Amino acid sequence: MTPRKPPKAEHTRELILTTALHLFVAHGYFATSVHDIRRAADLSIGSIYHHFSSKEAIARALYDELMARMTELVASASSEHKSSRLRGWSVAEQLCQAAQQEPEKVKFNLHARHHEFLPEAPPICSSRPFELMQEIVRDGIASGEIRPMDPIAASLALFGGVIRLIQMCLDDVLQQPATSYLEEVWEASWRGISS
Amino acid sequence: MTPRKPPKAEHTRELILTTALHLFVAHGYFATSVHDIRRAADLSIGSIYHHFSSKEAIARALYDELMARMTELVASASSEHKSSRLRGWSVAEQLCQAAQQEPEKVKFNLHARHHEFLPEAPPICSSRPFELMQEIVRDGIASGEIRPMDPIAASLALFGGVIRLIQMCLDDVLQQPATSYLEEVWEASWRGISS
DNA sequence: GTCTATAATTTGATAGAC
DNA sequence: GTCTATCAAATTATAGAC
Repeated sequence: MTPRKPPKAEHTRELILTTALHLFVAHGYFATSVHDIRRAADLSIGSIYHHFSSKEAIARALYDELMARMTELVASASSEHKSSRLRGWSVAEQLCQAAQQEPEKVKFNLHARHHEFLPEAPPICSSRPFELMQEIVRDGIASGEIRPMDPIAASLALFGGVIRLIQMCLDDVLQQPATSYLEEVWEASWRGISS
Repeated sequence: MTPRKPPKAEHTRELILTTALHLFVAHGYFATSVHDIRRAADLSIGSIYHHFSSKEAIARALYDELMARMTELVASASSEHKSSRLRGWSVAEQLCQAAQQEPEKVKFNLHARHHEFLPEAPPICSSRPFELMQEIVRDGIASGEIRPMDPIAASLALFGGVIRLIQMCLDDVLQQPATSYLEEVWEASWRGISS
């Protein structure tokens, strides 16, 4: 029976998160003060602290939301197919598209050194999305689709290039959009570990 | 005719750099205050500001020194051989060893978001070491050792897994030391792009 | 829920004795 | 070259009116 929050409040909350994400990604968490967020969002300090108990709480809300989003993206891409090859490709494709369409959100997930400002955050490599990638590779080895080898080594060889591609895309050091390199990187990576 | 600096002063300078590196890597640049460095190095504020004009200058000295070191490492490894395969392997091996033997120095190079505190620093992907890796791949394509493909895609596929391996090693999320995965990752990556 | 005013710390950096 | 004492500015966060 909890009534919906009034739209205004929800809007303010979203505005704070969007603005903070923008500034955190552009200048980093520590170089962004609460007053910077206040100014950019055209709000008051009081309003911000009404919605979030601290600057760290803003970062934590972003972290939780964006990590959940990325986890779901990877999980749903992976579950669309049965073979490891197609599952892996689907994950690579979705991540690459996300990096192009919502670069700031992916940047916050992939680039930020979360543990520097969120002590409880695990290193990104041990987060769910990366566990899922390892699972795909493990299944592929078990089914014989991927040659017998250390699953960690196989996972690095298969997804390492794609992740580097996304990182470079997010750093704006590529001439072409990331998707235009993706197929070639993926094919080479897959060739390297397939039976 | 410039006389050598007295050893005491040189020692203090090194002490500041070593301590700062340790703290920067452990807690990040912004979470480390000059007073933290002072305390950990058992020096005075005055002594630190005698050797460096600002906190940023300490970070810049570290950046310049460590990036030069990494550049030399990659360049010398690359120049030891003629074939792209051996040059690439040598680079991968040296980087991996460095990550295990001097993790803090490599962490500062690879993990830190330099442009957040050193405005003039270029993104890591466009630094010399990464340019050299691309050069190795380009030469390999030209000589026919590597199949004809986009050199950027080839470079990502070849070194992406190794770099991810080093990143994971630095995050302490591997059971085994990095070198024990290296050969398998490298062989798979090379197989993917070799003619 | 949103605002302004302000408190309490911490920060990077300087001055000047020794 | 190293030290202590200190400053000015910025930061996170709170109080209390509306």
